[in-house]
Amino acid sequence: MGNFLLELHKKTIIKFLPSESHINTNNPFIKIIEKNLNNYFLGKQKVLPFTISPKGTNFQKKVWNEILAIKYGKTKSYYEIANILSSSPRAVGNACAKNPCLLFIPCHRVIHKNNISGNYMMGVKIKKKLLNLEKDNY
DNA sequence: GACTACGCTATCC
DNA sequence: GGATAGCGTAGTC
Repeated sequence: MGNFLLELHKKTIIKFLPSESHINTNNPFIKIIEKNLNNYFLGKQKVLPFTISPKGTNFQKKVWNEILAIKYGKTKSYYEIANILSSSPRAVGNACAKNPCLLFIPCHRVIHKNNISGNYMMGVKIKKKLLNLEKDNY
């Protein structure tokens, strides 16, 4: 696992929980998350088997639902999701930016209409690496 | 009303 | 043909 993935791994756990200070590494729940993330980054695991209930507006929840439906190794454009929800790509991007659970809601699978990767909370480089990781193990 | 993780079009080179 | 700028759009804060 490269440095960028280690960084994302750590940040994802931080993002998933209220704050870094609350992380108790002896907590069995944290250990399960870590194990799943490790397997995911190694390409051994394609699904993160957690039920999440992120807080957000109705529109954001709809967008996140559509993102959750995108399968491993596949991508969808902001435009397509906007069409499904009868909205605009700008609004979809907005909802993606508010995604509270990186990886658990795979917003890295949402790209521009013309196949450009688009923006990402952790940086475009990490988004591209994630897409390549999934592509390689698809 | 300002901001935004987009898309389309016109314009310039 | 490509790069860029400007504007429309829809949702959030």
